[in-house]
Amino acid sequence: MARKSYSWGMTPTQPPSTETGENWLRLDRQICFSLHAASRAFNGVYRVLLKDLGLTYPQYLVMLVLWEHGDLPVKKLGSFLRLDSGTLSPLLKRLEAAGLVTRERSARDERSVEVRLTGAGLALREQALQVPRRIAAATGFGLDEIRDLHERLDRLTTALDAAALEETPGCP
Amino acid sequence: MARKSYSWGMTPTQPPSTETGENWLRLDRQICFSLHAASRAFNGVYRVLLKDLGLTYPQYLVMLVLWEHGDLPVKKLGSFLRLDSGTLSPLLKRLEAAGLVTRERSARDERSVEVRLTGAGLALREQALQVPRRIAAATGFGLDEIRDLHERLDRLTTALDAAALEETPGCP
DNA sequence: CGCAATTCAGTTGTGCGCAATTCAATGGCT
DNA sequence: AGCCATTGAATTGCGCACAACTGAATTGCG
Repeated sequence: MARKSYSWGMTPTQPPSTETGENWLRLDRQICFSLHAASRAFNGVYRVLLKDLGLTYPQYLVMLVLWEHGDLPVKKLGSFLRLDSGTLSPLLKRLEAAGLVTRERSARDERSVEVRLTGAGLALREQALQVPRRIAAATGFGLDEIRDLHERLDRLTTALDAAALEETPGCP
Repeated sequence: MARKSYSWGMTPTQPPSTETGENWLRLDRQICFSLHAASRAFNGVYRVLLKDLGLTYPQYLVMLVLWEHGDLPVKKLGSFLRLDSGTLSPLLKRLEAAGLVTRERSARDERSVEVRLTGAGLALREQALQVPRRIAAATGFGLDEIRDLHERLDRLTTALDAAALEETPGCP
């Protein structure tokens, strides 16, 4: 009962559609939306786990890079994370306000700003060490399955980045 | 040359670490970061393709749901997309300003707001029909591979959502 | 050497996502 | 009928992502 609005289910004015049809819109929604939803779900779990560390998820990513590669200029940091200064500048300011990093203009190149871990920033790594295990547990995936998913996602990202470049109106 | 900052690569003060060790932080970064990056890459491609339609990616998702299910109250719309009114209210206002939808309080339940497609909103579907094909092409993935990825992501999302509930400090 | 193009951070503006709050309408319970 | 808990939308506040722009420092080229 209550049969509301069948806006396009099987409109008689259109043939069942060959290729560019209804089912495509459905399929499409599934791919992009799944990824979107999974990303947000991941974010939600991280939000809970990182609350103790006083970090947001993107801040956690920045700390991961710093822990792994040591002090870095903002530019390098951004290239690791695929983020630009518009995102990083305010984020790093907040990390600085939290006492986890310092920002200092490089002496050799005054354009560049060096991001350095403070003692507190380095110490925080100890607490972060148990996060990955809890995340892995939350996914319910095995290690090999995670690895497989990771490989697919990276391939997807590479393909999408390449396509975005080609698709851009003014592209070289 | 220029061997900078090896903050924790193999610090001699720590044993090679058994389980809760360095490699975990690396692995972890790969899972979550891959997903994060893939999501943003997808977003970038959609941004380009949807510019012609005058839609952002989340707005496109809303339109997809409306095209598929017809007019809906905000609440239902949100349950399809896993979004709350805090996100949807301003988004729908923008869609309304663009002339694609109308918002009207329900007569039967004054708390509820019904979102309806306008003629322009319905007409936009014709232009949207070619988006999925171009997206699928951009991924470089085959249909079955897409389907497989979709299944994994949905499973992941379900697991993460469940874990987030359990993990929450005050959980029933 | 000196001027122009490039590089790097930062700022501004827009939009999404989510938590927390507010407010009105509704429904259940006595 | 009257009261209270619940529901639905909206608003506020914060943080992230990205485009566009600013401004300073550096590089390169004639």
